[in-house]
Amino acid sequence: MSEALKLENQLCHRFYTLSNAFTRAYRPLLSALDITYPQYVVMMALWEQDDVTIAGLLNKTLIDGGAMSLILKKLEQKGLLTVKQDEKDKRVKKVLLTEAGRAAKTTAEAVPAQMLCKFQGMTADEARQLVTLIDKLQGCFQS
Amino acid sequence: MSEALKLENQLCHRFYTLSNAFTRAYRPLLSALDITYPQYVVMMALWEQDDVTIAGLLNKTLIDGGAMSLILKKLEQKGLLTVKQDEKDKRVKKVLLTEAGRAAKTTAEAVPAQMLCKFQGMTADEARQLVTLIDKLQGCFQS
DNA sequence: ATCAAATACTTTGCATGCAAAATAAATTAA
DNA sequence: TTAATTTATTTTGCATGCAAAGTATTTGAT
Repeated sequence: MSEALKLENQLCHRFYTLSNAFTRAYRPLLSALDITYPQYVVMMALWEQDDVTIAGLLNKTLIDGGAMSLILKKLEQKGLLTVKQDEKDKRVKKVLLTEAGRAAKTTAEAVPAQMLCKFQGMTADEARQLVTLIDKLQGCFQS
Repeated sequence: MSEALKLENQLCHRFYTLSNAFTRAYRPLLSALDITYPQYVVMMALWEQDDVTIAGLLNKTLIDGGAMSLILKKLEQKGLLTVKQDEKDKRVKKVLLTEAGRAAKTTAEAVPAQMLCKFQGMTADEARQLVTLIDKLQGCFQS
């Protein structure tokens, strides 16, 4: 049969599989924070830069807009952030970390190291190469 | 701030982002077949090997079991496959392509080439390296 | 100044993904 | 043989992801 349709030849399926594997792998590591992986992504973005617009968060995280609305509500319910309307432009909302949200960062500091433990099979150099190649692939989608 | 929690340093976020990008990119290419990306994955598996158990499909595609139940129902509704109970072991179900399901493969043959068009930015060698590194990473999750 | 077009978000409907519980049937143990 | 366990698949409840429609505001053009 033609090779082009074989599942094992699909780059897409590798990304599909690994993306899901990451989500599953993060779950136990994030249970202490009581957040999901996409929620963790939003928190990482906010720990880097607070007081940003929702559009800014969408740009940085590349999370779906509809999903972001729900995620922000969940994180607000959990008391990790607040959302306030912008004074000048009432269409805009700004997202701010609460004290608990900032404090959660300390707990989160342990997460990356725990995840890295799983990757003993790869050298740091291989990981760098992988990142470089993925970023190149990413570039293909923007153009 | 510490680098470990920066979003741009997360391998997971690259997989998350690219996996979603693939799904979006496939949608227009799959519209002729009127199936979603996960459904396409199941069809690719079946075009390789027909008359397999659901467990076999789960192993090959790594799709979630609960999702697979729904996907198979959808594909059955679309007339692309049928599901029959095994004679010997009534717990087991076998999935079979219909005539339409086999015929759909011809339409699908055009899909991989169309997707590859988007990756002109990468050389074939870079793509091979990427696959090798991803498979190495994949190995980290199994152990 | 007023109406159309653009912006920033939210909501909706559908399709998964995940974990855990539920079913049904076959196998094993006592 | 009967009960406990394992296996194959489905169902359930929750959390996104995607596309498209809907809202509220603001900006722009006439």
